[in-house]
Amino acid sequence: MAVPQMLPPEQQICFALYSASRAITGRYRALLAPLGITYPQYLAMLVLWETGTSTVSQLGDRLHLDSGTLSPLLKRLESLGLVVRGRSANDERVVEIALTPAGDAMRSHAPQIAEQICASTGLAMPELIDLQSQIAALAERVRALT
Amino acid sequence: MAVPQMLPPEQQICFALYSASRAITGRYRALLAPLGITYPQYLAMLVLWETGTSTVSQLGDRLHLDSGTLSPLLKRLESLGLVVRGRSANDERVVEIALTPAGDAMRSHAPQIAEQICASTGLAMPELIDLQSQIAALAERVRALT
DNA sequence: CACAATTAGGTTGTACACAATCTAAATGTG
DNA sequence: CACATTTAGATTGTGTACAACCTAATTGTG
Repeated sequence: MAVPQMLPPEQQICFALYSASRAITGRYRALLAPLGITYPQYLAMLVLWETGTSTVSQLGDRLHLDSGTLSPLLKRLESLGLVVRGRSANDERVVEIALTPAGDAMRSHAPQIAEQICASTGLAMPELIDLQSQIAALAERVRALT
Repeated sequence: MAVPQMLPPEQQICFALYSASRAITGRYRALLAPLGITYPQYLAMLVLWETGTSTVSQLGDRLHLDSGTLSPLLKRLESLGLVVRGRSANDERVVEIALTPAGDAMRSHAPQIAEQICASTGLAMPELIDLQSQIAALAERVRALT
């Protein structure tokens, strides 16, 4: 039972996603507290650790977030001294985000955080990979509808 | 690949959950707009449609939300005329939430909403049920750690 | 019964999310 | 080149989430 009629929230997949997402974010809260950043901020850092630099809209494409969310978030990362923001020389509309040395240095904490999160799911690697791809595919299908 | 080292967000299960949850909530936004309520408000209504009446903390236990989230949310449902709030006679600390006739009547929209959401996942019932239970179990294990 | 401890909700402050709107800077067309 | 259109970000307003704190009501213990 996970469908039509009227099911209690506990048996609906949307509530499972909503509630699992909040539970994991809570886990990150504890792990990221020493770094002084939040989970969405950490996601932005993950992209920057991979790309070195990124525009606001490239970040938005990766994380599926709009400027209304990213602008203030990136300002906070800037005030923490982890990134710098600057208008592109080619196109004054574009804002480039780049890592500071402090932001780059924070990268070294990532592996242990990922490891702890994986451990807290209680799943072994193969199951984790399988579940990740099923959920990512679902998200992709739902997003495709808009 | 869905784990330690430093993976891009797209390959991490936490980002899949976070992003799938937001995608589905966006879907609900469109479906619930005619009713004038949000997805978290709809979750509270689902519980009330099942139980008829509930205290704030019972609702919190079901949805894993605290009073800091529920108090303003329930006030909005009250100002929409969907529920009424009142202190319990037995224990003045307890606030009972009950459906109004309008709130009860809204129940009839639930089945089609659930059906549309299920359809938008692109999954058939068996897969949906299977995925739901895997994600719910994961959330339970993560919550058990606190 | 007195009183410390607990419990139920509410409030405050911070940080997302996202719709809607705004501004400035490109871009495209005649 | 002039000008309507598009595009990139920022801003505003509403609604979650959640930590931290507050108050009032109840409970447990001596």
